[in-house]
Amino acid sequence: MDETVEVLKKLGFRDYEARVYATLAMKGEATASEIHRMSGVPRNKVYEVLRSLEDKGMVETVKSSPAVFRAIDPESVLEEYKEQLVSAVDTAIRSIKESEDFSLLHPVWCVRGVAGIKNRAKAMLQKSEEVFVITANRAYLDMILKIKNPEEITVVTDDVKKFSGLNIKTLELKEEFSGIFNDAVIDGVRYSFELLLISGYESFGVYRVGNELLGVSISLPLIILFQKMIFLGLLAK
Amino acid sequence: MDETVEVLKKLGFRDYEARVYATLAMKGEATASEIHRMSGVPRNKVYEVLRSLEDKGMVETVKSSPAVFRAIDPESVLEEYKEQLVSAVDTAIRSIKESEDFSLLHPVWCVRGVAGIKNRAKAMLQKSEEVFVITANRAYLDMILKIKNPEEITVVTDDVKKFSGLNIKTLELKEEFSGIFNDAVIDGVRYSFELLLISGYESFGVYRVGNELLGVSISLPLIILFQKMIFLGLLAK
DNA sequence: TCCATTGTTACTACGAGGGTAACAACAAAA
DNA sequence: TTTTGTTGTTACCCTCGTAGTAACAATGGA
Repeated sequence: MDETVEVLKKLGFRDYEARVYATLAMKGEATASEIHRMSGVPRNKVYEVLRSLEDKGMVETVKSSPAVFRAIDPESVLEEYKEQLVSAVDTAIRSIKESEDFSLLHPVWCVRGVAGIKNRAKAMLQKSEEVFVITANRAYLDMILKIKNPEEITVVTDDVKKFSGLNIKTLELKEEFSGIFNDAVIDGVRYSFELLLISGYESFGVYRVGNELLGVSISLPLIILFQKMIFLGLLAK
Repeated sequence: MDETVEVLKKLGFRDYEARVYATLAMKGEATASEIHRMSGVPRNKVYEVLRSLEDKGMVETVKSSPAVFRAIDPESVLEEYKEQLVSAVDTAIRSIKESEDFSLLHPVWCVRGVAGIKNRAKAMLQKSEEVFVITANRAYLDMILKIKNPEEITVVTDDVKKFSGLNIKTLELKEEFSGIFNDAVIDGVRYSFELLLISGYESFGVYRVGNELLGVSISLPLIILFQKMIFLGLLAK
């Protein structure tokens, strides 16, 4: 019940609407008072909410005394609702694409917060072929593997044992460079290196600054140089 | 542009959010002032909205002077958003089904408004086999044909010529009964018959009362009787 | 130096949604 | 018949999020 309400709210239902509709959909049919008791929505508000749900085509009524209400086939109504949302998204994507007007594209970008970093990384991984992953943290690799095939990945890390059994190319850093994974504290703020993705001309690094995650994307020929550096300098046999 | 904004709002974006995001997605990247000029959102609000979009993982920044903003791959972000909505709907349907507890089912139900009538009719048509359609209006039949096959439909009407060329069984009402399609005015309110669906034990009628559409669903053995009546009395050879 | 732009903060106005109280209409029970 | 409880409706308050406006320090180029 509570879960249903939460999900409905995610779909744009108001609190009262979600509670009334969930109750009605589960019980099949009910009077206003029953809905009030089961959902906790104030009794007088129930009528108001039911009218609104009726306008949206989700509830039908029998005008008796007391009036009885019923959710119109929840499955088909919600499916229809889903279709509308899907087509809305598709319309949005299409109309954005139509009027796209990319001018100069800045080669350096910062992304704040987890959500943005995930999106950014996903977008980069999807359009890239081969990718280098530099990290000391296995968790990041597991996320990457949801998007890319193992054979497209090369992992560079401090200890290859962490990534064994994955059928992935792994390279180990020389000892003198493995310190890049250690925390640094500057002016009381803790900085740590989390992850670096490199593909083609693009790199995307994730760092922890204090309590926040920061993503930095750099698209420059420089990247190729960095790749070479990795091979020439940082790696142990 | 305007269309994009409208669609985004349907997906839960606020007005300012939609306008800023649409602008940014179309232009690729822009400064706050450019966004302000193109979207009409107050310049100082642009910063606020951009931060909110950043938190949602849809915008990235380069901290220069002036700062430049960019929409993170709109297609993949919106696709992801769509997936979330779809899975939310599926969860809702599942958890409603799990806790369904249908008790006595009332045999008479009223549905107000176009949306509800559509949903109701759709639900009925989907679970029915053969169906009788009584109407004088071709438009309703076209909608029904989106859901049901022609061979499952029998149309009863005042003038079979309206429904020619559709490969559907048609029956014509005797002249003395064809008046049921005419408007009636009672106490200044206009009543008219629009559509009647009959299948098995269930009937669903649509009427116009004043300016509103009213749907009435009746699930009673009586319905079979009505069907017989149609055959015995109302029809012309 | 001056002036335009940038980024920030504070504040007002408004409406939607949540929440409470009260009341007439009605129906069943005493 | 009166009483009592329920039903459906109306009116109101409060809060919060969003739209919209004003003002100001910081920045940076001319």
